[in-house]
Amino acid sequence: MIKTVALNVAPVRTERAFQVVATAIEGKILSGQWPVGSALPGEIALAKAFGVHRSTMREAIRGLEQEGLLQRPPGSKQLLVNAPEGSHVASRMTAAIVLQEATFRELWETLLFLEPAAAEAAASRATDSELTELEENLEASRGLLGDPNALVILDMEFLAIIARASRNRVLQLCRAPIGQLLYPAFMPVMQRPPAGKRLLEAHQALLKALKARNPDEARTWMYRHVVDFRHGYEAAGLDIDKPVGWLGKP
Amino acid sequence: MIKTVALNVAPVRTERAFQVVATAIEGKILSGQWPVGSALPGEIALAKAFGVHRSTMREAIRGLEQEGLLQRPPGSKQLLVNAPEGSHVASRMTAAIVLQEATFRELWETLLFLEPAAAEAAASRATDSELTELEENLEASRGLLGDPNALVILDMEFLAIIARASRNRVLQLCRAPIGQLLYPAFMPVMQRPPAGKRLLEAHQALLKALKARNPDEARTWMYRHVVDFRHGYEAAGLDIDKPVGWLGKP
DNA sequence: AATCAAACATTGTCGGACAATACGACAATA
DNA sequence: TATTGTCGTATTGTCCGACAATGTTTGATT
Repeated sequence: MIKTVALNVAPVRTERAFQVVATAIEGKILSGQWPVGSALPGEIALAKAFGVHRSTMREAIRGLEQEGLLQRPPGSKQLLVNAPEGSHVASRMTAAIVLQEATFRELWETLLFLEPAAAEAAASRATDSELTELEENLEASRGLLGDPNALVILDMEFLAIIARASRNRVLQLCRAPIGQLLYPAFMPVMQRPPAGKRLLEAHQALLKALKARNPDEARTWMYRHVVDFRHGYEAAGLDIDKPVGWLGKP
Repeated sequence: MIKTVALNVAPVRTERAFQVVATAIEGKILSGQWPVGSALPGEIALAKAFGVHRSTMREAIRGLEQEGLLQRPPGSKQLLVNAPEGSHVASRMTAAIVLQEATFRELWETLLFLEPAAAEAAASRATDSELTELEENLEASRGLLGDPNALVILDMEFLAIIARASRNRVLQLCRAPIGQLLYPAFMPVMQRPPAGKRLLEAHQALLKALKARNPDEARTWMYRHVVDFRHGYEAAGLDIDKPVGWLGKP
């Protein structure tokens, strides 16, 4: 009896032209051959160079634009090579978190380690101008103790400044989308009077630790602050194991 | 003297048709009106529904496809609503990290907090099958102590399993791209004989802690493991403050 | 009923067209 | 000289239509 071969073949995957073009451009950018900030020729020239139709080239460009690798300055036609920043990563991560129906607990747990890390690093690296920013933020919070929504916004800002002061862009990249999703959920928590006061205390202590360049204390206070979030959340009768929803324009 | 007015105006922003369509679809998906897994009508039908030309619709679709919100099963034409996963987020984050010229230190610092967090969570949540996977991985590492490249791959896998066992999808989302960028850089480190042995010890201890359901010990060992990475890196004479490069297909 | 082939539908790509608009140059004016 | 007005050009956004390649469905056949 003749045996048929065991065909160890992967399904053929013909790549689409627009995809080939897109990955080619992506490679040029990531490898540094097309440096960030430089401009690309017009669509017709690009299409001709890659040997495809302009429509096809446009489809490729759309993908890269969405990716954040290409960008047109507002009100301009010029296509520039761009280094994607937090907001780009955040939008995609937000989608992933929402659609995977991640819970508040998952967000919170992650933040529980990221934020203290940021605070610790910020303690030794924050610039004077950043400390001033924090000071101003704290001042604003004091004045708006009665306005829960404003407090949450200010808190998000406060933590974002600390993250920036950590001089760690990766850390920022990670925590930005999480914070953006998580913190708005604390609006209802802030309605309860003691919450605002505790928030203010934490900010105060944090700033003091940062000014004193004390990493340990900064980390500890940040940890407490994040833990407090959860306590407040539960005290407000909210379920931390419910999936986080989408707060877009309805 | 006549004062010129302070022009508090935002630059006009006329939204492109394809963008309007894209955000509309994104909203439908994120709000759950178009549930994950459902299929979209054909391009012509979509275009007609939105009142645009098919080319325009295709540009919108490209963006969403890149975003990971839409996807065609390989070898199919059908467009399905998709929940973007780690790989989608990772690709964008990778681009951001590389182009912002983040340093190894930034990657490492972030991981220094994320991995222990994952280990701690995994200690109480890992399933038996995951522990078995780790066991198998450890076994494989033992057998390949002489092959540095294989060891690094196995280590990435080991840590990925632990992250999965943390049952925290946000944590996974964050650490995946970082690990993917960072760990390959340790190939040269593994060339030095003691590195493999230390790696093995750490894995062994980690697995033991996970099996014992001891979160503290798991976290501690993971912390040590990550710290070790850096020591090895420096011992190999590599500069931790150099920006991370891109290791794509050249 | 299962198999295979033809008809159909959809996608990927292309060629071209046209209005809207950003850009650059040049003249007019203060 | 510096600003403003004007205009022609280049490029983009969108549209129309077409066609080959390829999934998908249907219908005939065994």
